[in-house]
Amino acid sequence: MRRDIFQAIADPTRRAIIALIAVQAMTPNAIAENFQTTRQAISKHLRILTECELVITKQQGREIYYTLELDKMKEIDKWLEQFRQLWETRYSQLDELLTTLKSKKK
Amino acid sequence: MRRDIFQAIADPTRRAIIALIAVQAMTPNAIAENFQTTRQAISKHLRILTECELVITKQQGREIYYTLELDKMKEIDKWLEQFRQLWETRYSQLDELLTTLKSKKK
DNA sequence: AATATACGCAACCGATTGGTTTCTCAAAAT
DNA sequence: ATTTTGAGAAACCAATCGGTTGCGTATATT
Repeated sequence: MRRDIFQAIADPTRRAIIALIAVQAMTPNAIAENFQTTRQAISKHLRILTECELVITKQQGREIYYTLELDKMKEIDKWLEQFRQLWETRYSQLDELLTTLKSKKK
Repeated sequence: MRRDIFQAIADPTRRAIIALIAVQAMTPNAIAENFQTTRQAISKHLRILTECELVITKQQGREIYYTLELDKMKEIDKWLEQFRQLWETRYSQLDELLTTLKSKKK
């Protein structure tokens, strides 16, 4: 079980589920209504999302509400950070280059 | 071939490759030296990364240099945007709550 | 000209994935 | 008390994945 966030968000259905429950907590049946697959398939996706802690559950009677764990989403953001730094410095380098070119023109 | 970025970054080896070539363009052999697998395995990963345009190639003699396409990386950032908005508004709501509590204390 | 190197491609293999169907169980509704 | 409903668990299946080995080819080196 290699359950990590990157593997979890690799599936388009799971990304759609994430987007859905980001707005409000939902039950498996309610989620499944938005897709043309069985509830069991959705249930499996939810298990994967729960296992990597991207989603937390709250039982209420016989219904189980699934909520997005935003803090876990931040881990993706954290990973992106190193590249964001790169593309920002590259842009500033481009800026510098343009500035240099302009000043040379004068 | 469902080659999308999210599927591409799902594999830890591919994420490592991305991090490697983010610094500088590299050949398959040079990349493979950093892992304990065969060059062919790395080559396959590079093909996947190329197919979803996360990486571009530049032939130089018999060597092929692989470079990270930062613009494509931004697409992940773009997807995260919707959730970033959520977690920021939630924090500001928390801030508001704290401010309200403080003013009530007075 | 002959050999070595860098690389992509194809065939193959076991493990994993996403999906279905069937079953069970507990909570609600009748 | 019986039936309906919400949901996880298990068994199964085809497709895909990550890896290996072997091969072909173009560029360098000798």
